[in-house]
Amino acid sequence: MKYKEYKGLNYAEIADNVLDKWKKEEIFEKSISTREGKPAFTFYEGPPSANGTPGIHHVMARAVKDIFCRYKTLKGFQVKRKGGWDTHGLPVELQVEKELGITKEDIGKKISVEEYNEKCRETVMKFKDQWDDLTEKMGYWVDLDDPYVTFEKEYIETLWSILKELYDKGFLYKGYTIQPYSPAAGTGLSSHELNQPGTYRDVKDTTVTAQFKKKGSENEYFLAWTTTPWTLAANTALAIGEKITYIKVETFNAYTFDKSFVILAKDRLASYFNPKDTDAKIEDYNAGDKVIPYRIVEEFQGKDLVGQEYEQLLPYIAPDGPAFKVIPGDYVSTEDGTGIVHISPTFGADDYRVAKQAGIGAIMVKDADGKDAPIVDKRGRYVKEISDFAGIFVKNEYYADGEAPDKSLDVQIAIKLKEENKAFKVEKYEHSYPHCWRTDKPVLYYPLDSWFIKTTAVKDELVALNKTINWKPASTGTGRFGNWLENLVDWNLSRSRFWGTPLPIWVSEDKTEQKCIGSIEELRSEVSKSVEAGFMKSELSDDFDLHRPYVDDVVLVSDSGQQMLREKDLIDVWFDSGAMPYAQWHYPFENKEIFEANYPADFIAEGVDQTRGWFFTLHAISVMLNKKVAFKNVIANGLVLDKNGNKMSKRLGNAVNPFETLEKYGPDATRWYMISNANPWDNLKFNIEGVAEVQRRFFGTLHNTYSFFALYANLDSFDFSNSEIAINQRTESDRWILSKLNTLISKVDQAYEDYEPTKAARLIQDFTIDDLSNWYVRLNRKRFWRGEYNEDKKSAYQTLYTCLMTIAKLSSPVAPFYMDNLYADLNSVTGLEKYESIHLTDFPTSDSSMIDEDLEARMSLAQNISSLVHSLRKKHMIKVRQPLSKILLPVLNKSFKEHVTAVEELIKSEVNIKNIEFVDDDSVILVKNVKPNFRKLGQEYGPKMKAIAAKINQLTDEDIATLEIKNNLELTLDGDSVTLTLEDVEISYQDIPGWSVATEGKLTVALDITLDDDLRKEGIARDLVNRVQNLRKDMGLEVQDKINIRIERNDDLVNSALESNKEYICSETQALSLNILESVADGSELEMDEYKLKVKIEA
RNA sequence: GGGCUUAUAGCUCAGCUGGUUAGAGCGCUACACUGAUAAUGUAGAGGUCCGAGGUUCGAGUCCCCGUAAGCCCA
Repeated sequence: MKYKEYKGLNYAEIADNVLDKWKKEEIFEKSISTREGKPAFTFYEGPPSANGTPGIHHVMARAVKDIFCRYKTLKGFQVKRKGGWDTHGLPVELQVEKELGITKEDIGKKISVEEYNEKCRETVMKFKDQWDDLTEKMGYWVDLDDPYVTFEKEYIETLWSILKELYDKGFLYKGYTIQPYSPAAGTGLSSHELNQPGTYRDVKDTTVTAQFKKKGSENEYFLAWTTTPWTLAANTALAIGEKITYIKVETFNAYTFDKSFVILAKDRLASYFNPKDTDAKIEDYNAGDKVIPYRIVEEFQGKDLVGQEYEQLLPYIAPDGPAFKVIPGDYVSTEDGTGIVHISPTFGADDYRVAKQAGIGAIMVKDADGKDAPIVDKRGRYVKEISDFAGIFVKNEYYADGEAPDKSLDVQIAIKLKEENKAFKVEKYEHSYPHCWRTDKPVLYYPLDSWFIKTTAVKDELVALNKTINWKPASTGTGRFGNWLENLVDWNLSRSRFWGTPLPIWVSEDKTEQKCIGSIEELRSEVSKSVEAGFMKSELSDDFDLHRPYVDDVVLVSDSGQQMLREKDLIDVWFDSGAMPYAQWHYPFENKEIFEANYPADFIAEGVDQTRGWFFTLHAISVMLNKKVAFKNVIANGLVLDKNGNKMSKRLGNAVNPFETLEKYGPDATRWYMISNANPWDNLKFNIEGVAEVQRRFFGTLHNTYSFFALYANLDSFDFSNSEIAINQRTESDRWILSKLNTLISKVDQAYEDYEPTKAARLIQDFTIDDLSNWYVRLNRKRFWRGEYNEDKKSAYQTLYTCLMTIAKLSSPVAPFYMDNLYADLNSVTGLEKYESIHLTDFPTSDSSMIDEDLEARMSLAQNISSLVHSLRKKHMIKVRQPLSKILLPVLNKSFKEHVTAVEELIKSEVNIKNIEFVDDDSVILVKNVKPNFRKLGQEYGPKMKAIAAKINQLTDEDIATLEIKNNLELTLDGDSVTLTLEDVEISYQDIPGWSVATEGKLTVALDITLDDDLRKEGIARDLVNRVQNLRKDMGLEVQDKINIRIERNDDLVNSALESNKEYICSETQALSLNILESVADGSELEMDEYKLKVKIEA
């Protein structure tokens, strides 16, 4: 049996073959079944929506997921991963609307809800095939055969059971929220409707800076600006920025000329007062003067204003709670207005939020049904309680053509405020304001009924439990997510749409009775009661669809015998996905054991954009139901941008097609690039050239190393059948690479354990390229291709085999196809392992007894010395092929000599020198250089350090000698004396006069560049070997083919070089004979540096 | 407007608890090496470490204020 040798290499083809094998041999299934009975590692799949095509960013997100599931499998866990599909919600509905060319209003009219939802059900799985294809091709292992689907009856039933549990716990309530509302159309507008082009238009409104009189003061006012004066009657608070600086200004009212003190943000002073007026004297002011003087009399921070009270501006209606206080508002700025914001909780979402946080009530009236209502009715008119303006539309645009009054409500209010000394400034102001896209009339922000989940009730638990979650990166957990939890508001669950999970709440006609249904069984029995009561004609059918419109037709009967209708709302789709830990198993109706064994999740990963989406809903539902986290570790990955850092979009044409990339570069290089290039949580600038580079550099090098191994292992029939050679029998370099390898294992293991895949990939890559390929293999080449199949050679094979095998295993989570292939290539010959796939093996364990830090230090020394010698050779244009007699190394310390001696042979062969000589410390020929040890001196002397450092740089050779011998030296500076010890300085050897010297850090190397005839001859011989090897290659000879060499006589030096190195030349070139002849007529002319040789080679 | 992230060579990224000459790979230039060869080595060019201020003997690193880009939310 031979190791497979590759001619060309097609990574995509390898992946295809491996994929076939996985399918045929059911490797994925086995990776789970062979771990039966082992501890579970639970992963939750965040369900994608298949109504769009997958992009390259999905490859990234899923690679991250896949890596840790594969890693944990190798670590002996059983990792079940159920796939899933997110199927409800607005994106699907919008797509269907677009495809059908209809709008929301047409649903139920032009098309029945039934047909519409049927269309949604089809559309949502439109690209499932492409998704499945991508999943397979990129090597993402997830169970696609039995996924959870959020529109399925069982899934919805679990959702209902959860909703009921929340309902029973009192977490579900109906309240209102401020939403964009079109009085003209009589409907709320969704955020996407507001995002349509043309919605925002510039309009000119009458704006008022109102004076809110500070409670208990004579004439002191808070100034607040509004572009919607009609909301002033609903004012219940003033918001300030806690970090903003405010001032109190003494001045006069421009309309009443009354003296007043007004409070506003310091930064806004210039907008309200003309700096030219600053010279005017308050005392000189007369009512009616054009120039109004002002004077700053006090300054304070916003936080000092919090809690101060003021008098109601327009006292038509009493507030329904505490009101008329200064409260903090996180969104208050000094961009415009006064830096004090008027708050009307019924007409602004921010207003509502900050008022609620501060415990401030609203101005409400009772409507016809006796329910709380705002001071503007649903058609946009002031209610009757606003006696002066009852029935007036708040915007002139709401009147029918020609009926609008000359003075809009805003103007009328402005006049009233001016007259009552409540307006500081009234002016027209142009700004952009949203309009209803159907009626073209301005939108109001208006309180509308919604169902809420009272997440604020469990805020403390949400915050506390979040701190137990391991977030990658941590800042997303503490910052983005943590801060947000701190400012949590209740979860608005209602959606007025058609395709989604219906809210299972039925309400009686008089609104006093409610039922929340928690299962199909319960619904069935309630329907039975309803049939009995005569509200329903028939029992619930077995194949009843829980979606609209069917569920809307279900009429129930209340305990007191009233008819009950379902609340029309659907629930937020994020509830669907957030409930997947339970609903994917149809818990609690089925699979109790499976659920319990797989909750909470050990690991989840999604894009950072899911922070307030899936991450939150998972967390919230879990905490509310079980007071537990839903996941213990989470990676929030960043975006995939194009190579210039722009967002990818199909419209701009810069989106990368994942299928083309996988096709061209194969999944392994694609995944490796994505993981190794940047941390998953940083945005990835996807550059296809980077994938090519990874392929060339990492996979190319690894493959070359394998090919090298395979070539010679095949020649020697190495199959690892001999027992493993003891570590102490192996060479220095074998032990070195194995030491490095075991260090690598533990570091990579730790990196995966810490959810740091980038770190893991980079460690593996550096080891493979630098340590294994560029050092170990390069240095040990000859052991593989020269000499008999002895213990040393076996040791080399075994060492390299172990390295390759270990790299394959360590890398397999990231590059699952290629590494499985490599595993098979290696293992099929040796048969050391019984597994069918690398993904069924165990993760390598680091053997700390193999780690020899001393050895690693020695080798590092050898590398540095070699590098310095190379640079010296370069400097003098002496090629490595030309042997040189010796190098000199100044001895740095005791262990230095031992270390170098241990790796002496390596250095000598690497840089082609005959001897290494050491120069002792006290030798006179060394020129010493001394540098301050800043770290030590800084700690010791602090501020004096600079002066001391300057002194040290001026030390003479005698001073250094004194310091070295006595280990102390007195320095005087500014009268003080300081005693230096050897620890305070770093001594290095700068130069050796008469030698060619190179220095790096403390290490210094001197190279003897004199050549004698013997060295020259050897150089010539080596040159010849090189040329002959090239000729052999040109002739297409195999490594083991024998040749005969004839050479035409040349000058004496050359002839004698050939004669004296004949044996060497022959063994290197597999030559049976080397003959120097007077003439070789048919020979080829070989150009050497100083000679030309005529040579003929015969096989 | 708020929260969070990022900013270091032409490009992609390292840079640990502050230590004085800021690194790697790719790319570019030159030279060398070559039984792994679509590799490899050495050297060179290339940096106001986004900007301003502060702390410190010393700041890419710590603090503060900005700028730009991105994401989420208003």
